[in-house]
Amino acid sequence: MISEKFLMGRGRHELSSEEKQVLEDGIESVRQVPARKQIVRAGDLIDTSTLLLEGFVCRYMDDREGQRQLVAVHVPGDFVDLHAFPMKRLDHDIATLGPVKIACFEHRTLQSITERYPHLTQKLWFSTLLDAAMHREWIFRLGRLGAEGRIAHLFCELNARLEMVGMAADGRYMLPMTQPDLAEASGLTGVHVNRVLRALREKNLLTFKAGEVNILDHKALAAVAEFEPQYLYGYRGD
Amino acid sequence: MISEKFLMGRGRHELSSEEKQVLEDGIESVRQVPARKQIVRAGDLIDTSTLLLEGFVCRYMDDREGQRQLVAVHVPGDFVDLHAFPMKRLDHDIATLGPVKIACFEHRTLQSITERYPHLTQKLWFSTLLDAAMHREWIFRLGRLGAEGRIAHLFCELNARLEMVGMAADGRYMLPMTQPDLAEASGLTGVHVNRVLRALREKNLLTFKAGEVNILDHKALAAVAEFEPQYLYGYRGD
DNA sequence: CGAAGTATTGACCCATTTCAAAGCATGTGG
DNA sequence: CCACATGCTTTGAAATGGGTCAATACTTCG
Repeated sequence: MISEKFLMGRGRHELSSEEKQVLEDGIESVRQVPARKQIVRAGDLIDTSTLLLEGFVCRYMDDREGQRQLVAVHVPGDFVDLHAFPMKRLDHDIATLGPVKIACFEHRTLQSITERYPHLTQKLWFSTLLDAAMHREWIFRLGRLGAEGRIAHLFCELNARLEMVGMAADGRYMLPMTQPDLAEASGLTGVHVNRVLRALREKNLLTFKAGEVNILDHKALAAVAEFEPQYLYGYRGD
Repeated sequence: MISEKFLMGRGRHELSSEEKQVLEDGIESVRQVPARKQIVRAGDLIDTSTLLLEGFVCRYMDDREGQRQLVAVHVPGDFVDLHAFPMKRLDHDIATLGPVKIACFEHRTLQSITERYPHLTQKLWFSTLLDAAMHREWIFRLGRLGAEGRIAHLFCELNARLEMVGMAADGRYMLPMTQPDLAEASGLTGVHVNRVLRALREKNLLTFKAGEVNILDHKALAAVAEFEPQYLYGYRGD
């Protein structure tokens, strides 16, 4: 089954096997996309939403000088732009980080699902609300934390989410992001991210090398990050 | 009709008169709440969602030292915590800014609405997605703009949203927020907000005095803010 | 091997914070 | 109606976190 991870990182609401089947049948196509490719452009009319099967994608907005601000990072199981279904066009771009495999759903398929399965609809709605909750946490992260906290928080969040889909264990996971990427996700410069990573390394909290994250002291890292995972609804880690 | 502003700031989807009636009938009670009162506490189980009829409320999260970060400001017509319906508990607090009038909807009422009116459900879903779009814009605001841009952006956004519900005209509107409140919404200190407001005043872009905002040069202000209102879906101002 | 992206480091600069103090409203209880 | 408390606004001076600029290494890959 293609959809083993469907919404798996999406907390409280497990899908019933009927619901999984409905979604599985709704897949219009499965595609591979190489790394660093734009998938959706802000403002375009869209009639398809994509579920991420393998790999990582990000959503971002550009400032006037073309500098990116990431607004979300997605992991396998996430319905990346389900919100395009009610919204029809997006206010941001979407691009792959590493190479990915995605499943495409046409909006008319989703339309008929929402008309026939209100219970599943509510789970889909919930999934988009979880994205909003993560957005809020990012607002907090950028508004109230210093550079170390911001980076630490990002790594804590990804650790939690990847654990939920079985892609992280013991604080170790692969993440195809560069230091400038981390900067774009954290409202910092690449140079400063480098210094922050060194500081975290020297405190024996975490290493990040060649796309591999290794959290050495989760408790201390979470303290620096003021990380409290309730906002992920359903994550059961410490 | 109590609900004249229902989702009015919520863009593209005008409600049909039948839908307005369904919502109107769903109101369980209407309450007045004084200024600076907490309405919802993070983590509590909720069985009611509130629609804002008059006044302003904010949503926020506390950091470890109890400092607030606002994650949203709501204006009349907004369904403040509709997301509590699918989510059941919230990851943030909600409080009034000035005195407000709110309408309460029990979740079992909303449940039956979603089962009977898929089309209306989609509009409600859309409304929560608009909040997410505003969250994303705030992430951008905090991550990529300096202090002047952040404050300018906030005033531009509120101007646009209040215009949509007929509460702003010619760049003038009332806003029951203090300078420390603006700081909490912008990831700044109160002291610095004061200096930024002076700078904006001295550039003849905007005045803010005694809760009254007066945008003097909207175009220049929007430039400072890098404000592009597409993310509000349906705002037709410049 | 060379090219291009990525990581690292140093020195200097500036935006914003922090700390401190004073001035203004506003409201409350005596 | 005054006295005092409380919270908001304003300003100054000093400290600092993070940015900018610039140069050098390290990878990876064609």
